[in-house]
This record gives sequence, C-alpha cells and structure tokens, in this order.
Amino acid sequence: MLSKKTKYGLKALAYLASQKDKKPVQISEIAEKENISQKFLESILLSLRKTGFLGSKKGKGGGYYLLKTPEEISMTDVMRVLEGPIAMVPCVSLNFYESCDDCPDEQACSVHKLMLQVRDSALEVYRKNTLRDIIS
Amino acid sequence: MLSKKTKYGLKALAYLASQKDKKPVQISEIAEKENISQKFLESILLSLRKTGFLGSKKGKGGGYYLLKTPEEISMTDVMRVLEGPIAMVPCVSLNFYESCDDCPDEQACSVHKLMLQVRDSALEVYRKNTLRDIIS
DNA sequence: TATTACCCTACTAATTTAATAGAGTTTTCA
DNA sequence: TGAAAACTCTATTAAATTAGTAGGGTAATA
Repeated sequence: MLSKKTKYGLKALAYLASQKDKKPVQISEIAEKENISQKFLESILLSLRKTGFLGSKKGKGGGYYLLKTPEEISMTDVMRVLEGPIAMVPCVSLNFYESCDDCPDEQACSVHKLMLQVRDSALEVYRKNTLRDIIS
Repeated sequence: MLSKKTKYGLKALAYLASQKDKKPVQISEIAEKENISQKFLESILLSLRKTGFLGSKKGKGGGYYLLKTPEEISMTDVMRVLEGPIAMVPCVSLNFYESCDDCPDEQACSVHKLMLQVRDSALEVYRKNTLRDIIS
C-alpha cells in the first residue's frame, strides 16, 4: 500500500506544479484544496524542502514553491524520498539493499527472482514519468 | 513491502514445486528447509489450501502437495491470495476497488494516474510468471 | 512591530504484522 | 483398534508502523 504521506506529498507537488505563476503557495491553501490535514501536510512539505524539491518563503505572502520545473522532477526521486525503497524486498533494492537472514542463496531464491522483475517494471514507470506527466 | 506471509507462502509453493514426485510434504520439513516458523507457516499453507492451490493429506505420511502443475499456477493469483490487492491504492484496484474519500475527481488525480501505470506494469510481470518460472 | 507562516519536538491512537500458545480433530498404518 | 502423526482452529500478544494531534518556537515581511 502507498502511504498517505506519499499520496499527500504527490498531490501537493502536483498542486504546486499546476500553479500559473511561481508565487509561494500557503500550506493552508493546499491542505484545504486537497483535503489533507494541515499539520500532517506541514511535515510532508518540510521533508520535500529538505530533500531539495521545494523552496519556502516565510512571513506574509510566504509559502512553498517548486525549485525545479515539473519536467525536471522525476517520479523515481519523489517516490524514493516519500515512500522509501521502490523494491518490495530489501534484497532487490538498489538504494536500500539488505540481505535476508533466512535466505542461503539469493540468486536461487524464487521470491528474489520475482521481485527483481517487479522492481524493474516499477522503476521503468517512475523513470518515464515526470511531475509534468501526471498533472492534467 | 512484501509481507512475510507472502514471502513464506511463495517459498513454500516453490519448495513443493521443486519436489521430484507428488508425495505430500510435511509442514515441518518445509519450515526447516526454508527457515520459517512452523506455526506461522501452518496458517499460510492452510489459506493456500482453502483457496485451491494446495491439497493436504492427514495422518501418517501426510502433508501438503500442489493441486496443479507449477506451469498452471499464475503469480497473479498467488499474489492476490497471499498479499491482497496488487494495486498500491484502492482506487486503481481491479479486484479490491474503493474510491477515495478525499478525491473529488478520480480521473484528474495525479496519484491515480501514476498508480494505474504501476499496477499495470506489476500485473504484466505477474501474468507472465508461473510458479515454474521462478524455481531454479 | 505585529502578523503571518514556517519550523520543530514530542506524544498517541489505531492498525497491521508476525508470530506464539495450546488445545482439538482426523487419518493412517501397524 | 489404538496410538502416533499430522492437520485444524481459536485466541492472544509483542512489535512496528502509520497517521495523525498538540503545542510551542522562530523567522521574515509588510
């Protein structure tokens, strides 16, 4: 399952990408329009700022804004930051690799074999979609 | 993340598919060879029996065995039974569909748009893999 | 300089997962 | 026919994760 954090984060990014101009958008506006708990959204936007997707401006007229154009924002990067590993098992993860305690031979493992394909197919989808591609 | 239930269930199925003959295999043997808690495995095999993947034989010389050949067992079906929905959000699920409370327009939703592609790509992987394909 | 809005920490309720425990039932083979 | 072997079922629980909630602090702008 996709976590709410990822879902809300994606929606917020999409909302920012749909803005006409590049003026900062307040958390409260995004929260209201996208039906997200404001406090929860706050923490999500904060993490997107810390990972370089968003910039913020404080004070009156402040808010969040995209640091790059929607075309430059890859879903692969967004998913890794919001959801974490793209792989469903650590032993096939590129960025979060861990071996299994129970598995004596990774290459012979049927779960490994299947999940490697699932990972690659998901990566392919994320790779070919930018933020631009998923807004209407 | 893939649940342990699914991981263990897949390993057990693969173990049964690797048997030379069709004689029932005891839970204890699978649990030991695949490093799985026997009691936990018991409940997993039970659900695989109830969903028509496995047959069981009680008493001395009993155990579990595949009801179909490995070639006939599709990963799509196995994943649906063990892991549940293949989609990462209910609103793109074929077999477990639910609409989102928060989302006014499903077709316009960027999360929906992305997750639909992810679901289709995962389904394609599961579709083209049978139990035969993932054993060594 | 007051207001607005971001920033941060800590806590918590709910849910899910991954078992664990233990008793009960059925079947088979000697 | 009876006892061992093996499946079946229910209930409980510990740990982890998720999805928030609460509340105060800090910085910037008009």
